[in-house]
Amino acid sequence: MKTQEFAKLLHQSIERGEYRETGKLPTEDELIATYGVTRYCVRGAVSQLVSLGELYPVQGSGMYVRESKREGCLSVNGVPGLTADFGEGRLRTEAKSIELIGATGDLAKRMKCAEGTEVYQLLRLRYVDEKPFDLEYSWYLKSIVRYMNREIAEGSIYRYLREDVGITIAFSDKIMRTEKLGAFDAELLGLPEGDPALIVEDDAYTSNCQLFNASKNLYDWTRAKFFTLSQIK
Amino acid sequence: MKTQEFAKLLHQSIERGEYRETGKLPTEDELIATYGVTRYCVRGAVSQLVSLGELYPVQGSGMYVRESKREGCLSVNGVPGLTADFGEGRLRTEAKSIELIGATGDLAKRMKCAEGTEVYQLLRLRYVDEKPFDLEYSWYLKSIVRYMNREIAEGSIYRYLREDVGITIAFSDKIMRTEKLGAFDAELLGLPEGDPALIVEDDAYTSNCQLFNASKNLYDWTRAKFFTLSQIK
DNA sequence: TAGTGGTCTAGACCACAAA
DNA sequence: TTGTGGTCTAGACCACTAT
Repeated sequence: MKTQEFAKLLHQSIERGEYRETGKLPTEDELIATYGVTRYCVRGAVSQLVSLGELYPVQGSGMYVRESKREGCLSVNGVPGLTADFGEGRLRTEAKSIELIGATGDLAKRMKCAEGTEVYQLLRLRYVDEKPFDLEYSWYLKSIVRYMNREIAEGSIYRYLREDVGITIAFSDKIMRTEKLGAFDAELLGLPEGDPALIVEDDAYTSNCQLFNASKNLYDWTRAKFFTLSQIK
Repeated sequence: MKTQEFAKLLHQSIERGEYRETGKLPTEDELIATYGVTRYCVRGAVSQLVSLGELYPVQGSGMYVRESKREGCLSVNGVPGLTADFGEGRLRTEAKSIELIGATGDLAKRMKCAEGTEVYQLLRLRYVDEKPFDLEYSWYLKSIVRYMNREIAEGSIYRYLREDVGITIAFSDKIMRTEKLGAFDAELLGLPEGDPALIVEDDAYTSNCQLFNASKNLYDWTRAKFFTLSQIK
């Protein structure tokens, strides 16, 4: 875990403003000497911070600290869930409904399971600063999630899964698009019917690549924006 | 360049369906032996395909080929520009205006240049299958781009930059959000005023990290959707 | 020409999955 | 227990930047 630790260390140093004067990190060789790590470790850590948009390396010149435009944006990549973006202080979740259903048709197909497989179906309304921010339709495979109730659904489901069930999400596919809000969804979000909704459809996989969670999120278009960095090789 | 070459080779093998029977790649050691490459090379290539969503490695088990839901989606990461997503066959670009202006106020700030710096300002309407798909407001630093005319603007600007000017884009920041279409933009896109627009604001950087291109794209919300994969470490 | 990041080698050992 | 991917070492050499 040296690489992860070192990535964290670098990240914290950057956040503390340690390199603000020069705008660049020490050289690879200096980092190797200072922290007693190997080149492999430095490169792994740096490439993580690069993909988070915190650093950009210029061959022959140095590794520069970036000030990106992430403030106020949700991150498309990285750790999923609003909790990661806002923390629990500004966030409140209302579970509108929790049902255990049998997957059929499109849902079974999307979740890659047999018809009739037990699935928890949730409808949650998430508030940021006490204003509706995101309406989430979501489905969880019971065989993986085991159990679901209001208390869990109104907390951070991913934290529950990680800490109590022992599942970690490894990656997720996302599709982003726009729809017009229907009457029901608009009412819940406190927006006029026909207003835009920023839609994110998310399929989440465990580390052995089993899909365990699908969701459709409708974000308040006046407040939600997403940041992502694309690197070209 | 061994890693890049090997990534390309693997990508093509996957696309040809070479591993369809088992659904998984040969083991690392087999790849090393078969292609005479090193573990370093294999791992580099694999991690590229993983971040494109083509593969997922499971420790202790193997590297599995994924069938993802990218079809019909634009890619958020990877090579920018509609040309990469649709090819030139289905795509047509109409340059509505090309002006050389002096950057002021917000534009100068966004492009991190002095007030009055020369900037090409473009308005382009891009058609896919002869229907308006994307209205693009974009700005290019003249000091980097050198020259711009209708012919270039109606082709692939990035290809012009790469092949004729010798600039390659290294990465770009993107912000995705939604707005309601104003009358002018709606008219050009052939949509009703007040309809949603899927907005992507893009800041593109050269490999020495100079911002050279900013743009605001308004996509036809009925047709555009974006795919991205998020990996959690 | 010196400094710096990028690529690569040839291994060793660890952690997890499947049998 | 064996096979597999993950992490790591300790270097060498290359490509690009800045002077």
